[in-house]
Amino acid sequence: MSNVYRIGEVAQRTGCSPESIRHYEKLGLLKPPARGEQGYRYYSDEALSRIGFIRHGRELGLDLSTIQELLTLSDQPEHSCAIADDIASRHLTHLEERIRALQALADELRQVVDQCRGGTTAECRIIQTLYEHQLPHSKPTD
Amino acid sequence: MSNVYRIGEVAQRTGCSPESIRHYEKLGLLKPPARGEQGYRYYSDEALSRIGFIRHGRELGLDLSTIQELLTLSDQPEHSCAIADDIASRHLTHLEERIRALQALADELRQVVDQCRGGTTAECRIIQTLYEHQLPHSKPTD
DNA sequence: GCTTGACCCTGTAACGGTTACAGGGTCCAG
DNA sequence: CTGGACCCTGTAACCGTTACAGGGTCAAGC
Repeated sequence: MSNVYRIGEVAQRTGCSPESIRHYEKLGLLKPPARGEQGYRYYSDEALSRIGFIRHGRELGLDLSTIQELLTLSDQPEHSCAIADDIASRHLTHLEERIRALQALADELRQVVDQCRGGTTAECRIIQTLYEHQLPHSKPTD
Repeated sequence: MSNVYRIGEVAQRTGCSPESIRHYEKLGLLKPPARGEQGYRYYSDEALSRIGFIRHGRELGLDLSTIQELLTLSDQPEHSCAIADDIASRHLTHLEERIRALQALADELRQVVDQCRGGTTAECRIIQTLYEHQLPHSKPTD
């Protein structure tokens, strides 16, 4: 109980690189941890779970400022969770839109690839398509 | 015929910003265009379609170095289009993987959002999940 | 003792692609 | 002859992560 970890061990346990952890601290997602005499950062179990929180948020595709918001909310346990719900729902909608967009691209690309029958680049449907085809205006993705 | 455009008009016609066009030139995707006495860039119809090519590639989610490859290929009309086919197929696979990953995230998130029944953040399933839940190790996306 | 290697520190720059500046020149219409 | 639209260059920001450089600290093994 009341364990203490150096940044490397935290990195191993959370799957966050030490660089990322220091980065989160600089951005204010983590409060500056205790320091040993040599200046080493020492983390508590609590800090560890906070870093886990950030990591899971990133895995879900949330950006750091959104995660920051969620952390602030979770620091106010009596606060309504409506905002968290809203953030998650919005992100879900965003994901679904993104999936649809990528699906459209993949379909597009599948068609083009299917039309390619080998031969020279001059005859290549893939390259011709890039020159000719006007896609409905979408933002570049990926 | 043999039209000539300044960068702003090219931007309008291709949907690329002037900054991007200059950027592509700096990266070597476009060869330096003719210049007027004042130093203005003047583009031909050919350059215009090349920029369109880049734009469509970006819309399909290709990165600039891949587009560079494809442009080089298209400059060699007698060359086999097998490489172009390969690039497109690979990208398609990549897209499909990405879609699957995002689908998994969306499903995950949908579950969590569905479990949220309002109340305080202390009870909030969304926040709890971020603290507790170990997602199978995926790379952060988006 | 003294070296080796693993770990930590700070600060800075790169990645990719785009956007937004600053500080300047050119051109046409009113 | 002045205002505004356009162009030029170069630099920095955005986002999150990674990779440096240049240094300090500590333990194990000789």
